[in-house]
Amino acid sequence: MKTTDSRYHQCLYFTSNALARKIEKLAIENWKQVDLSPSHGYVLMAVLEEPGVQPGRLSDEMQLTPSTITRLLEKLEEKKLVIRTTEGKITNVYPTPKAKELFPQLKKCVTAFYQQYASIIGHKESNQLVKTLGAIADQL
Amino acid sequence: MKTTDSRYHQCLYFTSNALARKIEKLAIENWKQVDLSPSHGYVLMAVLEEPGVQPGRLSDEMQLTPSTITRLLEKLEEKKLVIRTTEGKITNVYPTPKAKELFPQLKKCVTAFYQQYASIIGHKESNQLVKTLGAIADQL
DNA sequence: ACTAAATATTTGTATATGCAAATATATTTT
DNA sequence: AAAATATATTTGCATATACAAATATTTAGT
Repeated sequence: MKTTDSRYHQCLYFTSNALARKIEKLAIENWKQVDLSPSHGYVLMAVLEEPGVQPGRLSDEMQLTPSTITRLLEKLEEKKLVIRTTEGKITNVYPTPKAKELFPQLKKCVTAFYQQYASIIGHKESNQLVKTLGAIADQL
Repeated sequence: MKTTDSRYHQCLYFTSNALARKIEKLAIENWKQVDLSPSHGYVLMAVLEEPGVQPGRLSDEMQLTPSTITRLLEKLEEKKLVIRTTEGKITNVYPTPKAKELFPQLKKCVTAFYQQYASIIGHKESNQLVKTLGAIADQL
C-alpha cells in the first residue's frame, strides 16, 4: 500500500519519530522473552557490564535524563534485578545474582534484535544508518 | 565533549530514539509560539488543509494510532481550534475561524523548524536524511 | 571555619503515545 | 431479512519520558 503524499512526511519530525516508533516496536518484541522493556533491558545490561555504575553515568550512556534512569532503576530494583547503595551523594548500582543468571538471555535479545533489523534493511546499510543517525544527533 | 564509547550506542534502538528526542525538542521550541505541541500543530495544519478530514485519514498521514489522533483532536477541540461532527460511523473534523486565523503562524513554525535543522545539518543532507528514514521505516 | 556554588540523585507532576476493549455503524453473506 | 463480518472512532488503562523543584552532599571561595 502506497503511503499518502502529504507534505508532512517530508519533515524530519515525522520521519524520525515514525522510525523510532517502529524500531521500538521491533525491540519490544525481542525483549518480551525476558519480560523487560528495551530500556530496562539495556540499562540492566549496562549494570551487568559495569557493576557499581552510577546513575549519572547510565544517564550519559543511554542518553536519557537522570530522572528517567531513576525510574528505570526503581523498576529493576522491584524486580530484584539490581540493588542500589547510596553513600553520600553518590549511588552505586549492582546486579543481583538473578540478573547475572539472566545475562546470556539478555545478550541473545540484543543480537536477535540486531539480526532482525539488519536482515530487513541490510547489514551494511544498518551499520551505516547507525553511524549517520549518531553523527546527526551529535550535531543537534 | 566526546560521547562515551559504550557499545550500545551502536544500536539502532538508541540512535533512532536519541535522534527523535532531539528533533522533538527542537520542534517543541518552534511550536511554542503558537502554544501547541508539534503533534497538535501538525494535526491542526492537516485539518486546515483538508477541512472535513476524517480521523482515520489523519491517523494514516501522521503515522499515529487512531486513539492518539482522538486524543490530539480532543485537545484541539477544547482549545476551540477544531470541531468534530459525527454522522453514522464517520467523523469529520473542521477547522474553526480561530484556527484559520492561526494558519499563517503555523506555517511559519514549520518553515522555521525546517530552517533550523537544515542550517545545522545542511539542506541537502537533511532532505537526504528524510528520504532515507522514510524508506527504512517503510521497510520495517 | 563558614558560606556559596557545584554535583548527584530523587520526587512531583505532566505529557504523548499505544494496546485492547468497547461502541456504533455499514457492508456482506446466507 | 437476519446474522456475521468489517470499518471508524472512542475509552480505559498502562507506559516511558521529561522538566522543574526538592534533597542531600561535596567542593570552592573568602
